[in-house]
Amino acid sequence: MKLATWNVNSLRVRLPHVLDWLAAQRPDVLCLQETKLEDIAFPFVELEAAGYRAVHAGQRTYNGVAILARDELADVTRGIADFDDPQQRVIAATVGGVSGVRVVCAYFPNGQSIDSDKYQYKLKWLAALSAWLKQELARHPDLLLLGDFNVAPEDRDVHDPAAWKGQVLCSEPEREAFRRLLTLGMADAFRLFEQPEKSYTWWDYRMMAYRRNNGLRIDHILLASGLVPRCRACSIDCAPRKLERPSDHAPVLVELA
DNA sequence: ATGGCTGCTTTGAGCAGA
Repeated sequence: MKLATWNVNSLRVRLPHVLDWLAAQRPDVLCLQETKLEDIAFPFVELEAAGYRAVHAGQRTYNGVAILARDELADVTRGIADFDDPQQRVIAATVGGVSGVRVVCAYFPNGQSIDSDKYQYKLKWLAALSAWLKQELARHPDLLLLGDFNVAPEDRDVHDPAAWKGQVLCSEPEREAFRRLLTLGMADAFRLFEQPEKSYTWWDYRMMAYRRNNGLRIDHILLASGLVPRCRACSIDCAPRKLERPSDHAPVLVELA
C-alpha cells in the first residue's frame, strides 16, 4: 500500500500536476493540503476519471484539505474534536475496508512569526491535535498522520540551522509539540530509513531556493507504532518541484506491506 | 539587503505563505 502527502498550494492551479503525478505514481492514498477551494469547486469529476474518490474539507482562499483514494473512504471526520476552528485543516478517513488504515490528513498552522497571534494559535492547535490524536490512536491502532506540519523537527531538517534558530517552523515549542506526537506512539516514517543528507520538502519560491537546495523538511508522515514493522520505504519526490509553475512543496511517500 | 515569489482577493495593492 502506497500513501502520500502533498501541499499543492492551490488545487485549481496545480490540478494538472496532481493528475500527472497520480498517473505516474499510482498511490493508493494521496493527502492534499492548501486546496484553497470551497467544496463546490473541488474537482471530483476529474479525479474520478483518474480513478480516485475524494473527500474534502474546503474553504475559500486559505487552507482546505482532501484525501484521495482508489478504494472506498469510510468514517470521514473533519477537524479536531472539541476544538472549534473555522479553518479547514484536518480531515480523516478509513481506507481499505475492515482491515484498513486510519488516515489523518492535516495542514498545521504556519504561525507566521513567533511574536504573532498566529503563533499562539499554532501552539493551541498543536496541543489540541495531540489531545485528540491520543484518543484517535486508542480507537484506531493502524493510524497514519500525513501532512504539512509546518515544523522542521531537527536541525538536520533545515538548510541553515543558524539562520533559522528560534524562528517559526524551528522554534523549541514547535519541536516539543512534534516530539509530543511521537511520544503518543508514532514514528517519523522518513527517519526509519537511511536518507540522503539535506533532504527537504519545501523551498521558498524566491532567491532560486530550490536550485540551491535551500529548503526545510516540514511535510511528514507519522506512523502508529503498530504500522512500523509494515513500513518498507519512505521518500520525498522532488520531480514535481522541477516543473513549470510548481507547488513550493514536494510530495512525501510511504510504502506499507 | 527585511526583499527576493506565488496565489488569492469584490482587479489591484495587500495579505499570507514558510
